[in-house]
Amino acid sequence: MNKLNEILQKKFGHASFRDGQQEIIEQMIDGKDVIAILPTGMGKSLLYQLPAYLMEGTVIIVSPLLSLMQDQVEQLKIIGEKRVIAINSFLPFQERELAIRHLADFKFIFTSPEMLQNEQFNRALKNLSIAYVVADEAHCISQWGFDFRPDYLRISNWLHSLNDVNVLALTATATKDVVEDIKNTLRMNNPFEYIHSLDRAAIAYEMVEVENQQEKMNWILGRVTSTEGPGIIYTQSRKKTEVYAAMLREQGISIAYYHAKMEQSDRILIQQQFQQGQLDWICATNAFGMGIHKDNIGQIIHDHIPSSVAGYMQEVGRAARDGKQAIASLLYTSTDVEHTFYVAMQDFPEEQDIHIAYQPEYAEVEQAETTTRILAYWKERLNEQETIQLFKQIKQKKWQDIQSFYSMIQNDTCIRRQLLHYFDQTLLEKPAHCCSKCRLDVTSVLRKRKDEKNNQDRLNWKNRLNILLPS
DNA sequence: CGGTTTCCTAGTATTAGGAAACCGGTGCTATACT
Repeated sequence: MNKLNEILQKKFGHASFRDGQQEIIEQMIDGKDVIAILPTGMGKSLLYQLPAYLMEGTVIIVSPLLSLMQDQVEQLKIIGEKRVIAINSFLPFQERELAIRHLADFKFIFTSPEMLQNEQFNRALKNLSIAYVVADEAHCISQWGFDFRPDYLRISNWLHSLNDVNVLALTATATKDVVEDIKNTLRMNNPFEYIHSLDRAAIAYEMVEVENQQEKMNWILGRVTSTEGPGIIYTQSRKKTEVYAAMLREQGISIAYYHAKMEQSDRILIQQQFQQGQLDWICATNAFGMGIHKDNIGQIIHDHIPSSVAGYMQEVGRAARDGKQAIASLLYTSTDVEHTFYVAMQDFPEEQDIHIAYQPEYAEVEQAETTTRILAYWKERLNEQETIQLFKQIKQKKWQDIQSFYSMIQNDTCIRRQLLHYFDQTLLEKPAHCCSKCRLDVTSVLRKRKDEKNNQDRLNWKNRLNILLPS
């Protein structure tokens, strides 16, 4: 038995590798940069965890969310790894100081892109032997770096200051453009690319045009009260998550709402309840979903045009991880495109904001916090005209992203085929239940889903009874 | 930009109709204050 398989079995308790895992790990051990695009639930964490045990030094994992870091720290502790820590604002100040003074004691350090800019932390990192750096959910670099969280772009200089250690980028969805952004920002040198098919054959796509907002509400009411969960309803405003949830709760549905303006502790609680099956439905903004562990999600409902095909893929990709029949439904009206664009643009720096940012008395001007931070980043790198040009381009691209989703649902081509095409992938085999462009029989999809779920429930009960009453 | 809600007015019945106001996603960290 080779070394990799031995560690896989002894340390991680798996009999064999899944698609691509061994290849990727071997490349990393050989000292190559790797970019791996594979669906959630395909064993991404193993890719950065396993090679750590065959290499000298510490692994630094850059992660977008505090909750994700917490979660992954716990996962490692479960398999008996004690040399693991998340260095972020959640860690009490004195503990952080202590940890930074003893970085070499850790095998895995999780942190945020923002924290990488912390001087004290950086000084300590420069004296640390680093095995490799991992960018988890690497599409965030492209999705957030330019106009939301500039520290994602600062990773570039940070890596340079570490003499360009090896990098592993992990994500579930990335278009060619996003891959380019990732490679550039992470200064990847001729990386090994592993790209798994993004198609989930078990998801049927249903696109429904309606007349107005009221119809969306009625549709959701009808669907959720007459079919099986668990499911996620994605909407575009925080208020609406609460309104829908209240409406469905009144009908006896087990549902909670979720959005970014909630207390962090409530968010964690709701996510856990959903994962453990105590809640059937979540009604959420796009704040919900990253890092969720649940393989039996059967329905994803959108009540709007999403702001990009990539974003939509991430959201529907949370369904059918168990391979059982699922359905993704999207409700839209002809005016949704403008609305989505407006929502995407509301904190976006306009020409006037940029102009102001370049004035000497800028310090006294009040701007949205995000705008100030973003412009501070670009001000260090570009002149006024260049920044204005850049943001025109970004705005243009955001408009195109929304448009490409809208044109996808308006033409006659298969949705599944188009979704994959957007990621430069081709559809190999079309499932029986495909999409509304392929004569989708929604009733039989829902029936199949119900049957599969009932079978599963029966099985679960049987297993439980067997444990309680061994024969 | 578009929808929904609130407000105003006319003019007397309590309400119709239209204008105006309001509202709309994503997260980190540092710091001050409870």
